[in-house]
Amino acid sequence: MRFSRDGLTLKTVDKYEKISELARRRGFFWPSYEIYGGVSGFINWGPLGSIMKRKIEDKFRNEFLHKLGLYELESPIITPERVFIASGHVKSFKEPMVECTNCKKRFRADHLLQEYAKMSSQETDRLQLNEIQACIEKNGVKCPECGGNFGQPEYFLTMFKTAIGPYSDAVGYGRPEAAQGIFVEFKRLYEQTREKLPIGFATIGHALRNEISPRQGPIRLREFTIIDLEFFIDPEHPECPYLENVENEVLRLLLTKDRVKGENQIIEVSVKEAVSKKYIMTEWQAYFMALSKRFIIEIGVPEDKQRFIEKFAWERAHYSVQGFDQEVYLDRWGWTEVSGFNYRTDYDLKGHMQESGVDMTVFKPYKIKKVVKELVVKPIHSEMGPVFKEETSKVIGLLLKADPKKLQNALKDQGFCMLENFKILPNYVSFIEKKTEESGRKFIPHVIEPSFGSDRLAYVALEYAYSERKGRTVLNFPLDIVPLQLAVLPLVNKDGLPEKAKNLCALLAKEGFSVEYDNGGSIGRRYARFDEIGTPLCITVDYQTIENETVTIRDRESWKQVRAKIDDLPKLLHDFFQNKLTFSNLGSPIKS
RNA sequence: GCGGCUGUAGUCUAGUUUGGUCUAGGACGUCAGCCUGCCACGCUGGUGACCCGGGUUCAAAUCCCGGCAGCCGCACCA
Repeated sequence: MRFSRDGLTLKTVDKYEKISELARRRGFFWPSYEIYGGVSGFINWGPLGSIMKRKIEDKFRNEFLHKLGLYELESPIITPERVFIASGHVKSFKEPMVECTNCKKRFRADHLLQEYAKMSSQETDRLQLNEIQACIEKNGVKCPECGGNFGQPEYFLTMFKTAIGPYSDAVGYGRPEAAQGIFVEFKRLYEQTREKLPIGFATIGHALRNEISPRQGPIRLREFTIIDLEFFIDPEHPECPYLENVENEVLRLLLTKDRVKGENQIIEVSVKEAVSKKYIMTEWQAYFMALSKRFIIEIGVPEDKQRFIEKFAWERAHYSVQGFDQEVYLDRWGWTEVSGFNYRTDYDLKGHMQESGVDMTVFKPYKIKKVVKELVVKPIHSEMGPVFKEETSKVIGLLLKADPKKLQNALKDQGFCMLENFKILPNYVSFIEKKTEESGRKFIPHVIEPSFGSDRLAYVALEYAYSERKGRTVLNFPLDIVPLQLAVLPLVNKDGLPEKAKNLCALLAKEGFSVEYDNGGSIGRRYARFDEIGTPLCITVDYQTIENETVTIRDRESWKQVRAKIDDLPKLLHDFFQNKLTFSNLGSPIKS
């Protein structure tokens, strides 16, 4: 707590404030373009932050791509308009807004019509701006705040628009999600990866959303790193063979059936149960949610600070038929979305198929060729000709279009059948069982999409690593996301200790560790500095090093020290960072 | 976008009410050096700021207007 400038209000210094101060000072993240006054919604990830963020992204690559044999695609940010016409974004990624001419409050026009004119969202979605205005006037919708009249409705498009090349009619947009890059290239990717299903492709890259009012630091940005994983399945075989690996993992769910009753009761169910009770529609979606829970635990968030919230239809994106947001509890903002899991069905591939005319179906051969028995109508021309004369060919056309089964039944049951005005008698037709062979089937794969906000993950990792001890800040990052692994410090700046330490530093760098040498200030000050950026181990070269080639290793978490031989360091440290050894196994304890 | 509050070195802040030794003070940090045999010790020195642009005035950190940014509320958030 501290007093604000006016001296009257007590201002709480929350974790976000402490973290942003640290992040700016030490180089994790800070607002962009500050020397020109700053622009909200844009941040930089600095020397330490960019490493940490990249390590989180690498962790995603390990957990979701390498272990499952999935692939990555890097695609452009600037996207031609037709892609977002096909994907529905040009139509849906904007909101009609109206402003009250009296009190200046702004509202979503479609929400007003749904509430006060009792229109459905399907109806309001189809309306043009002038039709919206007409509907508002016809239904006498007034400002719910002050009863005032509304001005002209206007669209706010949340995609950044640009012109591609010098011709302004070549409209392009900054992508608001990376997913479309994958859908557009699906056919080629599918072939390149040898036509397997299920298969998944991920893109880790920047996305742009022109947010109306982004005011939450790294949590809501106009330009941010998105991690989109598009996982393609055969809708007729939606089962996930790995489900048993996670079936006992407990998920904390907040379901729409409870939310609709106004209850915020989180239910804890195993993955197995969530699937069998149909809380989660598809097995793969449940599987990814379980993986993601573990992933978020491993970047430092305990499971009771996580939950999955099922989204209502009106909260979901236009392409989603079931969606869960994974939320993490943050000190300032409460439950905050870090990832989303959407069942996108064949919505996107179908859209691109229609817009581009390119076939996006996949062909799956049957194990055994399928013999399809089909009942076929064979008109008997010689019987029909004399009866229908010049209309014979028309009647034959009708017969071929009719359902053979129904026709056969009708003829059998009532002895005749009417097709338009023509009376068909049993002797006009014969029925045969035709056998055709099908070697496989064509279909559009369905998509399960886990999607993460990389910037949010990095912020979340910072917040959960943050701790204070004896008035100092310590970032207790998990070992695999630390920006700096090791520091090598001479105990004092004389008697050859700095030289010895520099050599050791070079040796460890050669071994592949990220390591820094520091001789500034007292040893205690240096330990504090490295605690503050989350460096797990400090290696100190002291007088005993000169005597017997041993060094002390000091632990960020416990502030304890052990002593180990320099020769053993590479192996010990590799094992430590791979979580094969704990700190106390690194050497013999030093009493302090 | 709207309304309220706010904007001084990397951070926290003094100064703003009442314009004038403010050449903007301090603390922490940081850098150089000394010191230092293990947890932000001490000493010397350096570094570094009035958010941006206009206006009023002999004179603006201070008063006025606009912009930008931050916080809170409303709205928005696929």
